Amino acid sequence: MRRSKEDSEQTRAAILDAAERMFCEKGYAAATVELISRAAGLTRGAFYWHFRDKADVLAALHARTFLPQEKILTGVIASDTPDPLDCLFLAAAEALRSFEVNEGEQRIFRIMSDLTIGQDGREAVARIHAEMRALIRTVMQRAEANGTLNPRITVAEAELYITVTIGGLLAEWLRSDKCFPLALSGERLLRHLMTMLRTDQGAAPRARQCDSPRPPGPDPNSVLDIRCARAPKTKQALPQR
Amino acid sequence: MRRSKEDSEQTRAAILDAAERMFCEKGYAAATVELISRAAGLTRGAFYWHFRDKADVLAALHARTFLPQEKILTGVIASDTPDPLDCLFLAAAEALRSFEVNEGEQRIFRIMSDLTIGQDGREAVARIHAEMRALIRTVMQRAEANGTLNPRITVAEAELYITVTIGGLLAEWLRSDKCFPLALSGERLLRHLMTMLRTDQGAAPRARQCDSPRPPGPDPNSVLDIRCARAPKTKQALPQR
DNA sequence: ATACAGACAAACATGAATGTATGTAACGCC
DNA sequence: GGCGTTACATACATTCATGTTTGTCTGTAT
Repeated sequence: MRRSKEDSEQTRAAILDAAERMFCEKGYAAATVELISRAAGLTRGAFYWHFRDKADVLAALHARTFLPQEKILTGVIASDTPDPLDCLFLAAAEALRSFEVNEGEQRIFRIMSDLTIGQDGREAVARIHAEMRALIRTVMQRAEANGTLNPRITVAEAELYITVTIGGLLAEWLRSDKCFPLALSGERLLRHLMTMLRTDQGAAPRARQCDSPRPPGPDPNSVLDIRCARAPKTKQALPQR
Repeated sequence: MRRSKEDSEQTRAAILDAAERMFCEKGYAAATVELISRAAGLTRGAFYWHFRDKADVLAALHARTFLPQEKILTGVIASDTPDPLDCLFLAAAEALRSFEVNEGEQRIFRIMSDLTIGQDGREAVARIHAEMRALIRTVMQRAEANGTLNPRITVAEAELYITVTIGGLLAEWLRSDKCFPLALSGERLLRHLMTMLRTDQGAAPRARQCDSPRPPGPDPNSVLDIRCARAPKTKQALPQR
């Protein structure tokens, strides 16, 4: 039995971990509070001490995973690079690498595509997704203003293509039970995509200077380490009694 | 009250329709038998007359939707065309058009990504998906043997790229609440993909005959101006029963 | 040492979903 | 025009998850 303050935080984290696993395995609706608690080596008493109900853990899970990533991604876009498309490519490749090794991210991705997570949960997911699309769109707008974007491709189109490709990669990788190297294959596909977004492929084969002009400045990868992005506890549902 | 034989089939179909809608809205686990029955304008008695339990309707739903589609797709591949990639492109474009107008397919797609559908349901989905990938792979092997596939791209890679792109398109279209023209945008993206699969884009700009062997009909791009592509949300008005 | 609050476990009450059993009206058949 | 069967509706029993309450042990402050 754990009774000290820090042990309590440990218990809370254990419940979050267990909930993440159970939500991912059984789905949100089918993951019982009893199941989660037992998976954490506890009883429902502990669960209801730390969380108000199942929706509360989901929100906590969401915050624990996405809040740090959001900050990092918005940091990526802040960098004012001369080659926005290449910057986006590097960020996406790094995101794939991170996803490939981080089982927590994988579980959250699965959980958040669950239909049973309820209205507020869905809204939270939609918000995150809209932010990511807005970020990509901003990059594309810069590329357009920059002249690096293929003039025959709309900003909206380019934004869509990137979104579709990355989302499709993650989903297919998980569904296929990780039967291909996500980062490697994804990087190749994305590189092709980026090339297409740059050059005019339709009729006029203009001067190609596609993915060579990377500035020899500080490696953008150094900023992009999303590995092990775990925030300390945030919210606490005060027990009533 | 319906008592004749054909009326019985009609109620069975009504239950299937209702289940499809409820599974899609609430998710599999949260869609109660009571809810489904009431949505069909019936009671649970009718439900348990026609189906053993909830898993049974899911299986029936699965069969009703995928069995016909499988036949069509395998028919597509049966045709021995000199240009497999173009054949695949046409089939994919047709699939996108069908998906865009067929709400049943859309619902099934959502339902089958639900985590709570249970082990056998997931296996069924995996089977379908594996078959589709095998089909695409066959086409790619033909293209490779044919010489139309870019020699710098593996068959497995090409198969993956197509799968990822189509899956990503469908998922993103549904998630974004259909805020872009699926068939049009998808067709453009797929066309780019196919071009990439044909020509050697990496370094050696060999003789490009990429997307030229297209019959001199109307320019496909003329139809495809999606600049500022935002479609009005087509909300459905589902008739009761 | 004692008292109090924090951190849980265990028991309880409630509601909801499930499956089954029973009732019943219409259909098809001779 | 009785009769068995079909196609449901209704009623019931049971299981099961949830949320709450109560009990209990343990750190910690005084």
